[in-house]
Amino acid sequence: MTGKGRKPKRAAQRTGAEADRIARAIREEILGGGYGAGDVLRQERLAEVYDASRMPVRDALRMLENQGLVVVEPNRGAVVAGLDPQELREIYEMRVALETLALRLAIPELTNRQLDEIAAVQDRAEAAGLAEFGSLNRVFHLGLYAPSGRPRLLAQIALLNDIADRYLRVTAAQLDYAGRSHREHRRLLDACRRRDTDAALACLHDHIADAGRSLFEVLSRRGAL
Amino acid sequence: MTGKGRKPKRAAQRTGAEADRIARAIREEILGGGYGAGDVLRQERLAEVYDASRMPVRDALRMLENQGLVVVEPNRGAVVAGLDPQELREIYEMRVALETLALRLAIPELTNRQLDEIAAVQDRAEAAGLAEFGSLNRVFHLGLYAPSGRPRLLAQIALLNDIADRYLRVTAAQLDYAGRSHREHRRLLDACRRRDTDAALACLHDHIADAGRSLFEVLSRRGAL
DNA sequence: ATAAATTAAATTGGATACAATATTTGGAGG
DNA sequence: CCTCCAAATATTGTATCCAATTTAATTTAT
Repeated sequence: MTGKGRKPKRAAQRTGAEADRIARAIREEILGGGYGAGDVLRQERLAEVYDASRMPVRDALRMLENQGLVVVEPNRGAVVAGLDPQELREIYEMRVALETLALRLAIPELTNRQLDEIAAVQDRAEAAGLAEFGSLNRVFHLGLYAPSGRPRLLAQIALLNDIADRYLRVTAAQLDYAGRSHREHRRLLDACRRRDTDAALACLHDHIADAGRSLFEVLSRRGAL
Repeated sequence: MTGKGRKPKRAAQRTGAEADRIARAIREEILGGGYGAGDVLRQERLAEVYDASRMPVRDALRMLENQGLVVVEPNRGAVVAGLDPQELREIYEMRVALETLALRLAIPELTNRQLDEIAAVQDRAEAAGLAEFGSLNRVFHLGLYAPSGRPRLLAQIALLNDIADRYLRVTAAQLDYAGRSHREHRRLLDACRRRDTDAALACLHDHIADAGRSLFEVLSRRGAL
């Protein structure tokens, strides 16, 4: 008898969240730079690192694939998705199209109370450091669009924002960008308060498109990856 | 003794394609009406029906979830997504935004040769029956946008088209719609040939938005589900 | 000596059995 | 009739094994 020595793994296993937990952890590693673009993610290793079996690991990888963070090739495994300037441009083009749509639908539903809450978020964003810039920026934008009552549209926008945030982090271009972004957010809020849809849409369009262009240039100069 | 009688399953098992095969099969069932909205899809049963184990079934369900055909709730399993008029409206709003973007980017790159090929697809669409309407319609639209060179945008548009097609099938409203759709496709092609971007975008906008409105009305009258 | 072919190792894909947990269901009792 | 508890049902996770494919290493042939 070989015995095999099966270890009992973890004691408590809160079911229904394993894949989610693993996906979240890997996701943080990728966004934080722990896993770099092109790194291969091996199922066995991930299972060991995150103290789980291969099944939830595979679920997690499939989730991350759908978020565009990893690419799973049949019989070849999962690799961290590369950062391609072309894709970045595409992301920002789609953001312009979808976020202006969301804002257009949201403005008629926006209450002054909601605008005050979003303004408060913007206050915090301007006071906070760069570490929180990404997440507060996300809250600002999604808060503006939420009254549109379009869950699928909002989910897609959130996804694109997350991907864009990854590009933002690697370029570390937030420094030069934060000041202008804050000014544009203020102008956007003003237009929304006046219920000036055209001005708000134009402002949002330029806000996203300009950011995309700046990032595209930085990333193109720096070479891919 | 119980013996268990393990059956040898299938002989050939071309790995890496099981999940895809199962997802495709379930997908056809859902689109064809075999599985109705709200039906619960049990892993064990699916594994038995499609002669596979739970692992590829789970992968398949995850794929279908990302295509919006099923909803996977933690610890509750997967259910076929319902058909909600609100969601349909959202789908068409997103289609307008993304497809006009794609066409705008594609028109400068469109060659006459490509336009001829797309016109040939339209010829076949008008000659073919309603059974092929959905797929040829899809080829027409995606063919127009392909020269944009935006893979992620095209993938998203393809996804939205597939979902829209599901709504089209259940309403069976293609009959009244086919004639007008063909006329609008012709007008759209003419505008593209003239390289009249504004006219083409306006035409495409109305083409999609009107179709969405018609479908929305039919589906709203007929009640949800 | 180098290129092609073959073999070997590593890794994913899939199957099966078992354990643990969450949800649902059907009574028993108030 | 409602509430609470327990059994049944189903999902989720673990462990292990096998098959198939890819990647490398080694051998063979030119």
